[in-house]
Amino acid sequence: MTIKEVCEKYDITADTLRYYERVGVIPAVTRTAGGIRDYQETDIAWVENAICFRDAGMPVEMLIEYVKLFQEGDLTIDARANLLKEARETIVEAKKKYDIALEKLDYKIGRYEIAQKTGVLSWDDCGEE
Amino acid sequence: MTIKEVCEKYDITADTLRYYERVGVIPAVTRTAGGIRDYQETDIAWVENAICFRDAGMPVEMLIEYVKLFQEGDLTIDARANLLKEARETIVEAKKKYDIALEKLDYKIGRYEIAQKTGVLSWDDCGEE
DNA sequence: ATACAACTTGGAGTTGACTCTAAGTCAAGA
DNA sequence: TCTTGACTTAGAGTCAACTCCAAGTTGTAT
Repeated sequence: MTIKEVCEKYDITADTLRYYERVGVIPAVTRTAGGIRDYQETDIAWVENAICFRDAGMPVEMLIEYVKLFQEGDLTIDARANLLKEARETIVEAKKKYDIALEKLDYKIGRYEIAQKTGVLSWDDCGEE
Repeated sequence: MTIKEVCEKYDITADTLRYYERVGVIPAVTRTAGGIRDYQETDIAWVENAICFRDAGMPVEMLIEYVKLFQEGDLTIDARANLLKEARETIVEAKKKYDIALEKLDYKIGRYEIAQKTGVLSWDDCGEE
């Protein structure tokens, strides 16, 4: 699979894919004899993981660390497991913050909808509006 | 309330609070005769909202837009309501991505736990490990 | 009254994560 | 073979969101 096909499949730029490889967010991608990237299933699985974890707010630095440990082999199993658990906690915490914001938003949106229906345009909302 | 007290209350730096005010993420804060910030309940409510929505990944630009509309008065009620609904959708979408990442993580963590218990250190995981 | 810490401002610098540029190489069609 | 477009690299540039700095002011404790 060419870099272009991978871009299109995951809606990501070629520059980003090259960047991920360069800094180590994914391991070195398979190349043709001429040196052109030819993504195999494994390469694509790494790309998919990288995108998934970046979308969940994991820093590039953490993905690089995971790949580094992975490449060091079986002795890093514990370190990798810990990294994943840490990542899990980070995401769970972030999700909680998203829920708090959603609650606030739903409250505000409710207020606005009443205002729009009744034509009453002022109210008190956390002492702010 | 001084800027220091607000920092401590919300675990945020004074620089960030000043930055938020400068760029318009929050409206101008109440000042003492000498020009020193003296946060009132309303100011604090705005700070709290700003932190909450930033924590949920809303861009500073969107918060600035909301404050701008708010200051323009009642004619912007519809625009503000739309902004909030758009924000809501963005957060709901982001949360979905977090859930996908969590699923992947839980799967991997499960694999690692089995590996650690059984001592079997290699396996196939999405063709990657 | 005099230190001295905490505040003020405008503006420059940093960080993370890309994104773009220049100069060159590879590969498929005429 | 030649052109044309997609690929390659190293390295510079951009953007959002802070974060820091210098120079000056305020306010409290001796």
